[in-house]
Amino acid sequence: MKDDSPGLFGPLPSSRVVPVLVPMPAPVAYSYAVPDGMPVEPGSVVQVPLGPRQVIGVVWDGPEAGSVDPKKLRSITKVFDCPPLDGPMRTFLDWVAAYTLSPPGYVARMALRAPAALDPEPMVEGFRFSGMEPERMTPARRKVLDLAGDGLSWTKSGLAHASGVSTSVIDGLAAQGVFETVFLPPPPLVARPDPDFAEHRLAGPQKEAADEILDGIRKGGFSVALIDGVTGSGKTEVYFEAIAETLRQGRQVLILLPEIALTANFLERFQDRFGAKPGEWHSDLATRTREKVWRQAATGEIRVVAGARSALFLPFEDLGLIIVDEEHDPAFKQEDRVFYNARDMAVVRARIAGFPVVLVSATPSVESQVNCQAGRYKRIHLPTRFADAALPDLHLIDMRRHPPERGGFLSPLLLRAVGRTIERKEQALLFLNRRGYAPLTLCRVCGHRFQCPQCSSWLVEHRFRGQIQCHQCGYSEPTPQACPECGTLDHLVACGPGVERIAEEVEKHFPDARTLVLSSDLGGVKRLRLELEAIANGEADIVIGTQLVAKGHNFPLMTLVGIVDADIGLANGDPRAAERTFQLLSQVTGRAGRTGRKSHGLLQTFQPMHPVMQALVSGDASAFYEREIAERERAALPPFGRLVSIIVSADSRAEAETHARQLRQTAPVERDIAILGPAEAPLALIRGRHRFRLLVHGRRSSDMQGFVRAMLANGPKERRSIQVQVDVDPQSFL
DNA sequence: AGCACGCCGACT
DNA sequence: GTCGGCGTGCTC
Repeated sequence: MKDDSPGLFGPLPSSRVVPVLVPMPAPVAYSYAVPDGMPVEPGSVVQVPLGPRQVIGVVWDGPEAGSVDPKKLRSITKVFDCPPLDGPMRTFLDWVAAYTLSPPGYVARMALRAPAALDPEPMVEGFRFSGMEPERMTPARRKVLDLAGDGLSWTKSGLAHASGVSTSVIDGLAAQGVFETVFLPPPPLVARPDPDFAEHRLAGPQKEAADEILDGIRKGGFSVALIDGVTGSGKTEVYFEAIAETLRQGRQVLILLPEIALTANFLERFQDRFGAKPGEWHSDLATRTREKVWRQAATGEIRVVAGARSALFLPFEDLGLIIVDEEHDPAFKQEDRVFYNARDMAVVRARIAGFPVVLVSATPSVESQVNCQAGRYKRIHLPTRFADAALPDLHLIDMRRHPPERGGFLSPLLLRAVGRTIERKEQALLFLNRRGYAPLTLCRVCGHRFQCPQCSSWLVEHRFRGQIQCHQCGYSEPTPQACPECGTLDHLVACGPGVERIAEEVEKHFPDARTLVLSSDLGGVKRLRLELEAIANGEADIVIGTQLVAKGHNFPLMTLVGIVDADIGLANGDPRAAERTFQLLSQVTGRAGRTGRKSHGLLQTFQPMHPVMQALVSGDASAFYEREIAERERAALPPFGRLVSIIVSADSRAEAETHARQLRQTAPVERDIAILGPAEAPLALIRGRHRFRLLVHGRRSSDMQGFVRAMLANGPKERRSIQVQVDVDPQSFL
């Protein structure tokens, strides 16, 4: 009988005791006894009893946390047969936990997110030529022995396939003892990428950029480079050279991408260059595959992983380079449980382990711009588009001077441009970052506005589905005919445009054109892929799309991009609003114009003099960035502001004080600490004077956080004051 | 986080 | 009379 309870059958007093991080919000590692003879070292992945269940934990550093009641001590159940997390990895996880003020157990869990991968994959049965000739030789048997006669091991299906015979031939030979059974390590998930498979011949600025980066890689050690250049300037080719060089050094590479950019297209490009696909890591990976990727990254079989932000926590055997593509993308932020920005934490991981990082973006974040100016990051600028790709000419349409006709949202100028484009049998893209038909519905009789009963944001009409939906919480109901307030029938009026409404307007003006709406709420990934393919094949004339057209996909036949409302998002109170708008619109307009034909972008705006609009049409963003940097500095926002932590206690102020004291002692980064009681915290936040990561301490902290958030969301005028992330550049604290 | 224990309201 | 809500406490 197994008994791990303390006491009579508990661990002997002489047993070794080690700290173990368990997946629980405890502030420290727990202590466990090591059964005699169990091979356990810091970093070992183990299974331990925790309360009524068995959980996965990691043996951590340092002496045992002395003050545990020995009666409570329980024993490690088993050690998994996988490589222990190495020292730099443990330092990294500790650092992230301390910086983000997250329980270390949670951070460690992010590195162990592949439960069944912890034991080795089962061996695969294989066959090896035993040296004995079969009694009777047949043509099929001959073919098999021609291949396998050199004594190498084959899997049954592999050998059958390679020699063009059926597996029964192999079975027959095996039965006679011609083959002996051997057990082979499971085949690697992906082939080894070859750094010299199809080397691009780089020239000009690309060559210079690549040389500069290779220089850093050859020197070794930590460094950060930022490659910046417009869409199509060849950034990918440049960082592929960095990857090749790292592979030649025999080290592993991680490419971080926003999830949505992890497309088949990207993987193919990688394969074209390196002759094999990289390992993939993202949220909707099949469990089995996920486990394999985890393990093979840990054992070093996989040399390159391309992954979304969580791939940063994979336990590579010998990581030598991280690429962060689309470095500015907000998708690198995780905003639940452990709050982190994978771009910044990648820099930290590289610093700790001593290898280079390459950040890549056509529209770098303000933080990275500042780091370049400060000399912390090396800026590598790629000035031109190469080959036949030409950026579209961008022009503004001043909506005050060229208003749309009544009830419409497209100005005559834009409509005319669309008309000319489809006459030439080219494609036009209309971009509006708003799903549905109309963002607000109201009753013309009593003025009632349709609001979400759960979170009070406006309900968005989706005419295709006959529903009104809340984009905040997902609530939906069938579109009503009558006003629920005054009961009047057919006097509900849609206010403002969504993509569906733009499609309606387009169809009215161009009834013969083939229009297509691309929106994340219309069908799944599969449908989207088919639609993108159809567009690439010229099966649509006018595409109307939301944000999802901005990323990952190119539209080779597109020669006109119309931005329906370039001002959306400029005035939402987010200090990053202008930066985001600039980045988004740059990206959308960059989707077009790869045909070699002349292409255009038209941006409808009410604020033609706005710095974002000026930066877009002039093609020179430097003035815009200078202004953003100055604004951030003035407002003490990231990357200049000090790190502020607000401690809200769900219990008592005394408890919050204790947390603050601990924080001052243990946090790796100096920060200002404000202590607020449960009553005052929401008020302080609502006044909107601070923008900081909201930290709520105390037992029921998750409830408390929900409460504070709800207060913020419901404060009718002040919802803009919510901001739940610290983006202070960790580099400056290292 | 999970999970158990424990105490009060509406149901077979 | 019980089932089940979530408030509180505990896990080496």
